[in-house]
Amino acid sequence: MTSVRGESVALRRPLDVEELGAILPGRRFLEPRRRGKFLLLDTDPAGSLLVHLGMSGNIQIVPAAAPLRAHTHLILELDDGRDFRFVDPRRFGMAVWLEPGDEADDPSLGALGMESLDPRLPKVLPGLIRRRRAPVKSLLLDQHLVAGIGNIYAAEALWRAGIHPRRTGNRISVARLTNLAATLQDVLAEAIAEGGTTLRDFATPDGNSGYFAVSLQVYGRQGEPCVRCGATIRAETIGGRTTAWCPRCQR
DNA sequence: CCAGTATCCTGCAGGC
DNA sequence: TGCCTGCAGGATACTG
Repeated sequence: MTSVRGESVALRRPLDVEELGAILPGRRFLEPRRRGKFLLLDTDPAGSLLVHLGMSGNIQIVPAAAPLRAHTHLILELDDGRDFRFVDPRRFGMAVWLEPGDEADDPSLGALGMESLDPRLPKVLPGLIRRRRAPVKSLLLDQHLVAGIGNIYAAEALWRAGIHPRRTGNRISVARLTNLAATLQDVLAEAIAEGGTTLRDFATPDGNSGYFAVSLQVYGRQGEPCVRCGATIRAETIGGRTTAWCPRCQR
């Protein structure tokens, strides 16, 4: 890429456009990697742009002449005439530079748990959850235990596994937790295949809503009938996050 | 160490 | 119609 523009702004971690402008020009982007909800954009010479999209963040690869969207914080001009643009209205995201070797002890990456799609998860999850006394819903969202699960998919997986979100980790059998892990991986795989979930108030760059609402069985369905048993879906705050569940078929 | 809460931010929905 | 309030999400600082 050739040059960097933008405005240093307070994101989850400070965006330093000046630093990126001194480092990135002349580098080539390689295959991107993912770790939990973090994106690692590796470059040559070695180093990585660590990106998190928060909840409203968005990466656009568009012709340089494309109209600028509001809250575009960072623009990287690519060699092919297109822009890489990082847009994040709510500023819960980040884009920071990592030197080679900084990855292991980076404050964001260093303590992340096992990948949510790791095939070993069903074996490992019971050991992680059963020693804890917090609600299982909160534990699923803890990125230090398992990396990559968000609020929507935690609710969906618990519904599908028939586990009450307030049930504490130490009161769930190994068998049920093994099943929860496998179920969670099914939910994630299906969501990825459908293009993910976009919140009501945000659309994908190509104009599609990307909204996965059709496939959501409990999230956002409070007051509506459970599609499995017909009981009315409830919602309450658990660990600071709105959580929907079926009071009849989740125990 | 662990559990629980507050905080950052903007856009939208709902109430009046 | 238009203002105002509350809520949503993820990571992390902070409190007990």
